[in-house]
Amino acid sequence: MGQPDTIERILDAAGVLFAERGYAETSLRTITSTANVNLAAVNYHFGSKKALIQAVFARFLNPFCEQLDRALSERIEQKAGQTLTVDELIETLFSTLLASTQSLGESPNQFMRLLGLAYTQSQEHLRHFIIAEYGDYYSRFTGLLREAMPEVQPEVFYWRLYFMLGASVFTLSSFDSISSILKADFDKDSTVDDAVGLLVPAITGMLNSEDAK
Amino acid sequence: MGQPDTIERILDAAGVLFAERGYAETSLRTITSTANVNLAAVNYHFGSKKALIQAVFARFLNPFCEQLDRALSERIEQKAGQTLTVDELIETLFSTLLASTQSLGESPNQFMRLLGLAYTQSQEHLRHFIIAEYGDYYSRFTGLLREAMPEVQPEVFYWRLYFMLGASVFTLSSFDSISSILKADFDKDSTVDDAVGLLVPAITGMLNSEDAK
DNA sequence: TGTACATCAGTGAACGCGCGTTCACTGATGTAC
DNA sequence: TGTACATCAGTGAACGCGCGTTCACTGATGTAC
Repeated sequence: MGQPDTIERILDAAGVLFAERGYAETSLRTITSTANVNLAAVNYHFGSKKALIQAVFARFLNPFCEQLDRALSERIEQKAGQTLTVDELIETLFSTLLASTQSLGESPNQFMRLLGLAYTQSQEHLRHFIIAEYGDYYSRFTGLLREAMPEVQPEVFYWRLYFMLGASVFTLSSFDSISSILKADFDKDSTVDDAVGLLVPAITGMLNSEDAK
Repeated sequence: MGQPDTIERILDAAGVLFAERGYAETSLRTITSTANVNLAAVNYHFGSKKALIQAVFARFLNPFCEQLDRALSERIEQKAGQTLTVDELIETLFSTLLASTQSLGESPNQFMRLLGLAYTQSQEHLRHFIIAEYGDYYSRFTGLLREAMPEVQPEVFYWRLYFMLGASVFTLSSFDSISSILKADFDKDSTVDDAVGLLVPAITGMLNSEDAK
């Protein structure tokens, strides 16, 4: 191929196609023909399909985690000593998500779909890769969130973390379907920013809700 | 095969295996050898793999939807005229989920995994099947929930429905992983009932949370 | 400046494999007359 | 009661197909002497 950047073109095509159909359901033939690249190029540059999946992930997660880390540090510096509130943490998390995907020229729902698929499809290698590479960033955020809500019981806190993760990943990864239903029922056009704008207060409300019984 | 109920044995094996690995990742050969049944039996009894997937779903969703319908009617009768509250509706939904899966001898997380996979894997036929067969039950529940929170803006209501769906499906379908993390970190054993017990107030809190800005 | 060699991106064709589905067939049971 | 036929659950083997991966190869560029 005469065009530049075979590797980038493969990653672009793979990101879109994996998010659309899932990892197992997307063949290397589909990826390479979309990218206008030879079939053997994936194995040449990445080594295997699994390694390609991880590379697609790294391209999203690296900038996101770094930006989140910086944003958290800045916020902490601003408050000089005081711990961050739940609202501030959730706000920071989602505005970083929007900003980092925007700066990549991608949509947050593509990123969220990939993340959701990593959990639901049987991609053990991918979950291990994510935990190994990005576990520290995850721990930092959840540690700060824990400090912001120390009155909550440990197990309650843990489960609510997953309720939050589920609500975010599921809704943003299904953004296209949900927004087209909204369009049909109310003739309302909605952007990912709108959805995130509704998600942030809902999650904060969920995290802070009274533990019944 | 001499053993009775080839059809039931296929459905049992398929339910477990689909929930474990996903639809595309589970081959008919794996299903039929687990069920101790001839490979051709699936196509003989169900017609195709797609039809088998739908049959697995119907076996869960039919009793669940019927029980939910009855439970809602009973509650309404008890209150004679008064509309049901958000708490009551969410309570009814999840206690029906626990009861209906228990009476099938299955766990709610298997059911939730199947449901989650229906959304995340590219199973258009399955989503169409679910909407066509169970759309009325879904509409009844969401209609009652809407009546219980009329002060909330229509789009806000719609998005929060999906936040609820996401939190439930994601957490319950990942129940095994989450509870094993809890076991490792806090040496706490937890049951699905515990998780649902924490989910109900969290969702109620989320639905009722103030809409910031 | 010229030549020999190494490196490396990229290629075309083929590899074996597991997949869902099909098909001709068997054997037991039920039904009609 | 006996015979002919229909029905139906189940089977074993094969079908074509698309998959990820491999391999020998090309051709351009860089490097050493």
